[in-house]
Amino acid sequence: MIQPEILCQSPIFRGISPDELQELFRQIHYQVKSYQKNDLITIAGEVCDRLLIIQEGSVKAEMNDYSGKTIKIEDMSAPWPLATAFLFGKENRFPVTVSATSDVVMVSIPKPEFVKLLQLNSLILNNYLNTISTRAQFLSQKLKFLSFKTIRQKIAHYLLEKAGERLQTVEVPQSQKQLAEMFGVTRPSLARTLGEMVQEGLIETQRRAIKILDKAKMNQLLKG
Amino acid sequence: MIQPEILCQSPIFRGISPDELQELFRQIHYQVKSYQKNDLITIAGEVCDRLLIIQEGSVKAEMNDYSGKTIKIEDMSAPWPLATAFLFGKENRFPVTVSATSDVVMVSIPKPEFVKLLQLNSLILNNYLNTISTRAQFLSQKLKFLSFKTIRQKIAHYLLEKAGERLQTVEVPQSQKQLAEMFGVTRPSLARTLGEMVQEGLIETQRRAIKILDKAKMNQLLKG
DNA sequence: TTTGAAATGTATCAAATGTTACAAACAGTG
DNA sequence: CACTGTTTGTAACATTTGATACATTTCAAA
Repeated sequence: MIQPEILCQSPIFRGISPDELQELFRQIHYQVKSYQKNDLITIAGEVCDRLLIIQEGSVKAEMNDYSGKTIKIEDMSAPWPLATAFLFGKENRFPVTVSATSDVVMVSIPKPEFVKLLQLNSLILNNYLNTISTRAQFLSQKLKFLSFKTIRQKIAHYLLEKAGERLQTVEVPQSQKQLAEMFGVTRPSLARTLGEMVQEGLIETQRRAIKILDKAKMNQLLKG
Repeated sequence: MIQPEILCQSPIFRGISPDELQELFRQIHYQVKSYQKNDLITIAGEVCDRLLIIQEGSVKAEMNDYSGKTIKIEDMSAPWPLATAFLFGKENRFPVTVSATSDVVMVSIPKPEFVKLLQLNSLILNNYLNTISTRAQFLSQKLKFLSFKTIRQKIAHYLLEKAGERLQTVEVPQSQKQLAEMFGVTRPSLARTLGEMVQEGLIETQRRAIKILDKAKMNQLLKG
């Protein structure tokens, strides 16, 4: 049995009232499945032809590398939808193996039924489009970030992005260690490069605050 | 005036007959705008509240860096849709400035009208969902690829991906130069690393064919 | 076959970054 | 205050890659 009060908090059904959701679900076919802890929910490579939403409990996603070993990717819990980017698109297979990390109840909506749902209710349609679009935007941003090769460029991009048009002083909310991880570099390398940039008069650092002294030169770095 | 024969070749209207498309467009509001060469079509930062489809001619997308200089991003021509990932999602602004590189006719469909279209016709809905999902998958793949740091890892990942479970010999359809570009490294560096891997007995190369000799060690490389 | 352009293999050197290690500065706690 | 763990600055050295140059091979057109 579905629980509309929970499902309507899912990003896909956000804004729908529980009653309305109940009514919508009456118009489509779907399944509610229970899993016990450690049960497999999807297997990597399996065709993804239905939308899965966690109604209760939590799951983990793991990926198999080429030798068959598993690497943990992500944890998710109710009321989150699974693999929204793989229901449509060219590659219709789950990229990950999902298994229950607690007792779990999943709502499973076959793709054609979900399409029906999208056409019945424009809010759901908008929500779903927003979900995958936001994901695409997020990935695009991340990709742009990785496209900067040198550490200097990454720092410059990060600071200019944060600073925007106006401010010159940027509050860095992360430790150097976290920042380095985000940049995909080691902590000492980041510190060294920051140090060099200070010496060259590009920036000033004070603990968590970084002041941009020469915006023009910083921009220059990103051209390369 | 829209030209259904052209528009139905757009990824969004693929599979729709020209007549059907004509009929669908009768049910919504839209605009057809003409631009002359070098006219601005969208400006980076502008709110993206309508779907734009090139009906005639070609455009270029440019991005402003922080200092205001422009960098060319992409060329597109009829019948391609613009910025499909930015019509929905959190960030509803064009990331790029688009200008005409020839005389151009654009079809402009306001977002609410496009949503109507999606609800009227499930093929269009599927097409659009496929478009953005495929894009998300593409970005995701690319990101995964970039997550491998060393050239050895990139080669290993590429080869194991291509080889799958079965084959040991991989046909490389690209030249070293193209491959290097795809990996984001220089051509001599790629050749050097390939050479090293041959010497270590990991692979054998014969022109465009690469034979994987030691899958276990290749996998090892990806663990890091 | 000859020829020339493109693709490939290889070498050398410089630059960027990783690795490791350690010291100094800071923040919280008893 | 003294103590302790975390964050930050810095150094020495190793590794990886980029840049550049040039020789060799391949392949297709004349």
